[in-house]
Amino acid sequence: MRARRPTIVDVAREAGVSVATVSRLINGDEKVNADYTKRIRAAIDLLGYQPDERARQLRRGRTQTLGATVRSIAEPHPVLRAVDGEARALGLSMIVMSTGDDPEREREAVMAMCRRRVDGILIEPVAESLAYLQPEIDLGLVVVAFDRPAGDVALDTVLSDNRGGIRQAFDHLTALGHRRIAYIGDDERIYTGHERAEAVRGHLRDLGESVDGMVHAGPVHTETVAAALDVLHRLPVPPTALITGNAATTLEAVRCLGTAFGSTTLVGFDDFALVDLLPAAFTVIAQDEARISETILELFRDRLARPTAPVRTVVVPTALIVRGRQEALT
Amino acid sequence: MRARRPTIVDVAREAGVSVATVSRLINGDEKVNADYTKRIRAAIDLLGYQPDERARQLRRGRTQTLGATVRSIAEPHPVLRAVDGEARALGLSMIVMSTGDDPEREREAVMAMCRRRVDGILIEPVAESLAYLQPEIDLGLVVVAFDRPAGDVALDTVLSDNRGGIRQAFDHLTALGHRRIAYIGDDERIYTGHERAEAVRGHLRDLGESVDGMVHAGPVHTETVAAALDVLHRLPVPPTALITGNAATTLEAVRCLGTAFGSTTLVGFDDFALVDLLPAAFTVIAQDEARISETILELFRDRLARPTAPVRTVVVPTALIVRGRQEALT
DNA sequence: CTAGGGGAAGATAACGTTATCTCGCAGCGC
DNA sequence: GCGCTGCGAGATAACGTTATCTTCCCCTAG
Repeated sequence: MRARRPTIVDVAREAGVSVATVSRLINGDEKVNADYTKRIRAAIDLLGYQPDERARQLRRGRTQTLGATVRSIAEPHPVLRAVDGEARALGLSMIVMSTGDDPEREREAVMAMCRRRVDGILIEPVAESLAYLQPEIDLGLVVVAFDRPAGDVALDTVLSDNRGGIRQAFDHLTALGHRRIAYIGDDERIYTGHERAEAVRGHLRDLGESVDGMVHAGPVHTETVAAALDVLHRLPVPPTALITGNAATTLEAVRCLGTAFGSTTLVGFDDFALVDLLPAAFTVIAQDEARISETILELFRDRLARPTAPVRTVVVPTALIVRGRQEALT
Repeated sequence: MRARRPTIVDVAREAGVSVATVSRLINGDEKVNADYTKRIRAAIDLLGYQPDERARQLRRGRTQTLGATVRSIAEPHPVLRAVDGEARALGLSMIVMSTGDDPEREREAVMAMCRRRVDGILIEPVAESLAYLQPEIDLGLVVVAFDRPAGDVALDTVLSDNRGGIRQAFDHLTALGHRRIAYIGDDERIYTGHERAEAVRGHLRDLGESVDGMVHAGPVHTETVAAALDVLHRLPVPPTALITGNAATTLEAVRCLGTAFGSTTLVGFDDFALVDLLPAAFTVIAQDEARISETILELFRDRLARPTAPVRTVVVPTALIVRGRQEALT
C-alpha cells in the first residue's frame, strides 16, 4: 500500500506545533522560536514533505509563473533561452508551449496557460486575431508580443527592425555596385515576411529598377525556392545579388544553388551558428536577440508594475555582419 | 478598479443554478437539462469565465501534466518534439525546464515540478545521483530517464545503442579497408561520451591496433578539437578515418579541418538537418528519435498503469546512414 | 392510492495552503 | 496594582474547485 503524501498538517503534528507555525517557517518568517524551528525542520526531513504548489498558488493568488508560446519547442530559439535565464533570476518559473505556427494550437496553449493563472504570457503571435485575450488582459494578465505585432489587441510589443535590416542590405549591396537585387522569403501572410518583401520592393523602386519577378514570397520549401531561383535566372536582366528573407530560406537557397553558391552575392536575413561552415561565407542581417530578450522582460516588468500605462512597441535595430570577399560589381 | 476574476460561484449565481450543476456541465456530465445548459453557457460567455486549473488539480489529485528536463530549452531537441506531440494526444500538458547540464539546476527543476505535483517527469539525467528522487517515486511519481541512465536509483530508462552505433561505424570503415580509426568526442564523465569512447577502444584492440593517442574525449570546443586533430596528425602512423562522438564535435571537426575536410574519411555520431549543406557529404550514425520518443511514453504509460512492475531499460538501435563517395583505402 | 425506484439538481465537505484574527504572556510605565 | 503594548503561537476562514451525500419530484408497479 502506498503512503499518502505528507501535508503541512502532518508536519505540524509530527513537530507538535500548529500548521500556522510551519507555514511561517516555510515562508521565511523570522519570528519562529529556535527550538520550534529545529523540530519542524526535523519533521520535514523525516516525512519528506514538499509543499503543494497548487494549494499555495490558489491561496496566494499569484503564481510567479511566466508562460511563453513559440513556434516549436524543439528548434533553436535564442530569445527563449535568454528569457529563460532572466526569468529565473527574477524568481519566476517558466512554462513553454509550442504552437507549430497553428492559430488553433496557439489559442489552446494560451488558454491553458490562463487556466493555470500564469502571471504573464510572452507570445510570438501566429493567429490573425488575439481578441480572445482581451478579457484576460482586463483581468490583469500581462501579455507581451514579440517578433510579430498582435494586430487587433493593444499589447506591449518587441519587434526587430525588419525594414531597417533590408535597408542595411541594400546600402551594402548598392555600395558594391549592385542594382538588380532579388529577394526570396517567407509567406507575406506572416508579418515578418510581408515587411521584408515590402521593404525590398520599396528600395527597388527607389533605384528605378523594375520589381517584376524580383520578389518571391511564399512558403519555404526546397521546390519553391528552386522555382524562384529559376524565375530569377530567366529574367531578361537577371539579378546580380540575392537577399534571402530568413534562415530557412537562406539554407534552402544554399542547397539549391549547389556549386553556383560560391559565386553568388548573397545576403541572408538572420545569423545562425553554422553559417561559417557553409562552403562559402556571406553577409547576414543579424537580429539582436540579447536586446530583444531584455526588452521583452523589461516590458513585462513595467506592465506588472503599472498596469494602466499606455502600451509600448519597441523596435530593435538589426546589424549587418559582413562576411566573405566583398567584390565590387564590374 | 479592476474586476475580480469570475469564479464558478459567479457563474452559478448568474445562471440561477447551483455550483454543482455548473461543475457537472464543465466536466462533460451528460445529465444536465437542456435549458440549464443554455443558461450556464450564456453565463460563462457573459462573464468570460475560465476554470482555475490550480483549484481543479488540487481537488482532483492528478494534474494531467508531464514534466521534462532537458539540457537546453533553446537548442534543437528531436526527442522532445515528438514527446510533446504524443503527450498532447494523450491529453497531457507538458512543462519543460532546462538544466544547462548543471546538476544543481537539474535538481531545482525537478523539485519544482514535484511541488507542482506533475504526474510524471522525463529526465535526461545530468547529476551523478538522483537519490533525492526516491521519496517522490515512493509516493507515486513516475520518472523515465532517457539518453543517459540514472545511476543510483531504479528508473525505467530509454537509451540509444551507443556501442552498437560505434560497431556499425567500424564495420563500415573496415569494409573500406580502414584500420587506423581515430575518435574525438565528448567528455567521458558524460555517459554517452564514455560509452562511445570505450567502444572505439575495444574495436581498435580487436583489430590489433594501438589505442595510444587515437581516442580523444573531453569538453567540446574549437580549441580542444583542433588540439586533438593536431595530435592525430603527428602520430607515427596517422589515422585514415575519424569518428566524431556527437553533433557538436562533428561540427567543430568540420570547422577545424577546413579545406582538408573534403578529403577526410569521416563518420559522425548523430544525424542533423544541415549535414547535406556542408562542403562534402559524410556518413553518420543516426539515433532513432521517433522510436526513442515512443518508447519513453510507452514506459511512462506502463508505469502509471502498473506502479509495482519491475523497472525496464530499453536500448534503441542506431542506423548507419551512408553518404558521400565510398572509396576503398588503397 | 401508496410505496418504491430512478434521475436530476442542490448543499456541502473536502483538497493543502496562507492571511487574519485571537489569545496568552511578558515587560513596562504610571 | 493596572492597563497598555508587543510579540510569538494557535485557531480558523478563506482560495475555487469537485465528489459525495441529500433532497426533490416524477413515474410506475402493486
